[in-house]
Amino acid sequence: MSLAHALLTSLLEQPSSGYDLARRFDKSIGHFWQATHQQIYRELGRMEKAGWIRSEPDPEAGRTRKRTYLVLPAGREELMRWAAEAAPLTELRDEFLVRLRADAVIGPLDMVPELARRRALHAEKLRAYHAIEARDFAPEAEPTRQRRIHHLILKAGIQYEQGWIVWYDEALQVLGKD
Amino acid sequence: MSLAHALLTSLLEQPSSGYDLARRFDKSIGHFWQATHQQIYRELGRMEKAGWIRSEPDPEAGRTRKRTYLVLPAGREELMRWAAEAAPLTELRDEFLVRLRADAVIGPLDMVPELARRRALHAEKLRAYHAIEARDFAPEAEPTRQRRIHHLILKAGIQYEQGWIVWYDEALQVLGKD
DNA sequence: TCCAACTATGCAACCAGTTGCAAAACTGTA
DNA sequence: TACAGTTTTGCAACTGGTTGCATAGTTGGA
Repeated sequence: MSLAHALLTSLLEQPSSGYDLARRFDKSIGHFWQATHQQIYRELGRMEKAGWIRSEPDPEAGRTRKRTYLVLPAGREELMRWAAEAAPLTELRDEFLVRLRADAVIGPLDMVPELARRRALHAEKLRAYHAIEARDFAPEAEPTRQRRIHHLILKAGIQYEQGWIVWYDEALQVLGKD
Repeated sequence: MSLAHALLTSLLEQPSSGYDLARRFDKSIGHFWQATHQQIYRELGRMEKAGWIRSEPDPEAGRTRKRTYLVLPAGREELMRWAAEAAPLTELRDEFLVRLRADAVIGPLDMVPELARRRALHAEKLRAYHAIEARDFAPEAEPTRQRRIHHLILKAGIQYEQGWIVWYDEALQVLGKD
């Protein structure tokens, strides 16, 4: 049940409404744990029922239905318990590699344009990560522990995208010969 | 619906029973597209109903229920159609990074032993991939197109594991200071 | 001969993630 | 004022992956 814990983390960083949470999520934790707004609303409902969070009408909401969610002590404890658990390794799970293996047995199907497209998408993501890095993690005298960890997490994304770019370059070489 | 196509690929490489398929899967396509035996049996049933594969009692089965599955022309065509489609990028989705971010907001929880454990598991996987590489892709004069692609796919796994090892080394440095 | 382990298949229930749709209020503009 | 677009929330149905369990035959050893 990772999504609940991802939401607890995000709400501890900053209490907010489901909608704001969903948008903030896309730009932070969403880089390595994606969720749709549907999932988020459903999960917030469950978490409130479980007593991990509570909600109140947003003070600036006027007559809208907007509600702000806050983490309760029980939620905080649950998050600590969970964070200290051992987690299974995240295995590589890539549908495109299945397609490539299909091509190996029934091909050639000319995967080159698709390889190039995918390489470009990875390069685009990498560029976006580098932009975040330049903006949020400029070299400075004394970064906090939290900032050091956030930077580290971002670097996982950078490493991941760079790895794919290297690999796609090799793939283009191998499959470009057909 | 990737699993069906992964199974079609595997059955084209070699017709076999659900059980054998499941075991072979673990050692080939399973490296980048995991599936339990339950999923595989269910999917084989669907594919047979869809006319993509057919089955016959295994000739060497004796009185067991063992059945061999074979890809039909419709299955082959479906696989070609699917393999040529554009696939969405596989995004990084790593529960441990969520835990790390949780640690950043409520910690420190001493993630060092878990970091070390995970690094070791990645190193173990990398070692296994290198063993496969040495066994199946020894440098030779004229590798077939299929072998070149299989090697390329394996290299994606190698790249992936190496990337994580580099990252965990850095993570141990950053979190080791606490 | 009996039992444990392995081969081989499958049902049922559940959980998480996805998709399509829509309600209800607000905001800006033609 | 009417309409399009955005904010905010949510229902319902579906798909795919997970877990626990069951069945039935085979094999090898105590």
